Amino acid sequence: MDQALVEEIRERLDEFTTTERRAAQALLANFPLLGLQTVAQFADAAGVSSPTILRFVARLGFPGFPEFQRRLKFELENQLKAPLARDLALPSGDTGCGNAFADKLVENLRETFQHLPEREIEAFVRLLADERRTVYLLGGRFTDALARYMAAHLRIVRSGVHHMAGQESNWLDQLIGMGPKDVLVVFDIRRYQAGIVRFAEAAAKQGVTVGLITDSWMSPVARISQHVLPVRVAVPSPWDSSTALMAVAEVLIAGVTKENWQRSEQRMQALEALRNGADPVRPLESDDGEA
Amino acid sequence: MDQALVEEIRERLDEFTTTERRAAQALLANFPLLGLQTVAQFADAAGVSSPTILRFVARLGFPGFPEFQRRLKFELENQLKAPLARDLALPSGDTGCGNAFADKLVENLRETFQHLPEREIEAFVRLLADERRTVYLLGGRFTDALARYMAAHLRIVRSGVHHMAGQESNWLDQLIGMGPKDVLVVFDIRRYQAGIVRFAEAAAKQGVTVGLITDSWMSPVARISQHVLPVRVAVPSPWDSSTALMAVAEVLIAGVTKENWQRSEQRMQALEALRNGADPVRPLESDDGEA
DNA sequence: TTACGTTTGTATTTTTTGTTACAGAATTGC
DNA sequence: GCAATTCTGTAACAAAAAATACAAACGTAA
Repeated sequence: MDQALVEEIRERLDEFTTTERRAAQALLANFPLLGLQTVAQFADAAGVSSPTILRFVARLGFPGFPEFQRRLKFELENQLKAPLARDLALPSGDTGCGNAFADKLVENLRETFQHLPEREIEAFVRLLADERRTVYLLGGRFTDALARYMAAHLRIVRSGVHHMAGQESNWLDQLIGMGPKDVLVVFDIRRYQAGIVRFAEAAAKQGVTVGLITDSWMSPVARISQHVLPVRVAVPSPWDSSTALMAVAEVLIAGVTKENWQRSEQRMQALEALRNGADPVRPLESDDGEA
Repeated sequence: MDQALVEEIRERLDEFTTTERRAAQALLANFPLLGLQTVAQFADAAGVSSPTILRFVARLGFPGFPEFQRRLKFELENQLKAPLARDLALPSGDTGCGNAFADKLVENLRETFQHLPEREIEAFVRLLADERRTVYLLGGRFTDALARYMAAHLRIVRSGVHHMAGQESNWLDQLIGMGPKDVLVVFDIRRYQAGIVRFAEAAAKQGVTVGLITDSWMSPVARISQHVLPVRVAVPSPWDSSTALMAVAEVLIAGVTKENWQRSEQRMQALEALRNGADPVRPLESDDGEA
């Protein structure tokens, strides 16, 4: 038994009669769940009659519909691999969640969005969605991960996205090419890093539009930024929290994706195709390399 | 409708009667496929009678078994759909980066912590705080940024922290040295990456303790993990959200920092001194290279 | 156009499945 | 230790789903 009913169906598509093919395509469009419904529901969704479904299944070589479903479940099982939770014996215990830290995170998030000027977000999104501009992303010691994360997403929905990684000296190489048409997105929270500030100022001097995501105390980069999104970062811990930063980054990503959904969808599909065609495993763009 | 029947069942485990609990455990052990079989098969697999299954389902609040199955299928559907296929039903009109999205982020965060077994977090923290163990962090296409972020912090408060970056083939070099004394922290959300799963399994085979941070549908890595922290990731966007993942990562970081505050403080001071003495600007550990 | 084979849907039958009633077993409280 | 309550499985019942028979529709070739 080879593991791929989908493929078999797709391959044998022209063996079927006209209506049977309708059934097949409906199934492929919603695989495998449509096949796990009842015959009647399947038939209804495909716009054919029940017997057609049965004949379709029979032609695939199954003695009956239940056998067909058994096969679907079998394949699903392999795909999902049951999550064996060995600790479910643990009775729920105290609901806890009284975790002060967690509470603070939630509050930060709420506060952040409450005070975030919607207009600023929209403008920021439009800026990032404009494909005529090249986008550069820069983060600090800890926020570098966020710049990286945002770059990974933006790169999917648009071209011309660069994450500035590694040593400060390497950034300078990119600075040369930057101009008024470009955008620099900076993540910078306390303690503000001198190198970041320096770089942002240099970029601004070249006419680059700067967008800043920072904490409520505002990185000095704000002085030369066209767009500033202040975010709550304080938590009961020696560290500052990046959770709200991540949230804001995701709002921006979602915004850009939607701002030009046509383009986003096309690119996503193309990438998906590439991924499937080329190496199903894990290309993991090694990121930085785009220098 | 909150997206997590599994969680609800796990939480309400002690509301059930003895045999009903047997049914629940069987279902959790083989979720969600066992629930898609017939009542009789379900009952048989759980070693109870059919009516017990029906009573179990009824206690969960479903009017009948078919309705229960419909819910399972619904959740499965969301889990299986590629980002593109997921409905974009952004509440009409507004920017798409507006409040619906933000609200969902806040809700996700709250829900995540509500369902996170405090005990699991504590155990996870103790594991990570144990300096005799070497800690390896691994993430997927987007979650790599989180692994990186967590590594950057952990590295400050303890030694022996490795972030597995770049190509999958490079990870294997590290696999050689890993053993029962070590910990592998995996970030993996849908769509789960085959490479990650493979690596985690290989590590587990060598006796490595695996801790997993995943979405509520559970990466297959869960099967071989000692600690699993499920997190809410669904948002009204073609992407999944990493905000709650970031939050959980920060809870862990804060926990480890506090677990051995003496050591953490010392190391932080020492690092500060180094930073000031050597290069006040920005060393930005180029991360990966620590091998 | 007509005749024949194929394809398709309606209506019916048969089988399976979910559901419920009830009585025996286990547990709890007094 | 006994009674009341709760829990659990057997068995009968009702609902549904799958399978089938058959006739109408369609297409094709003479």
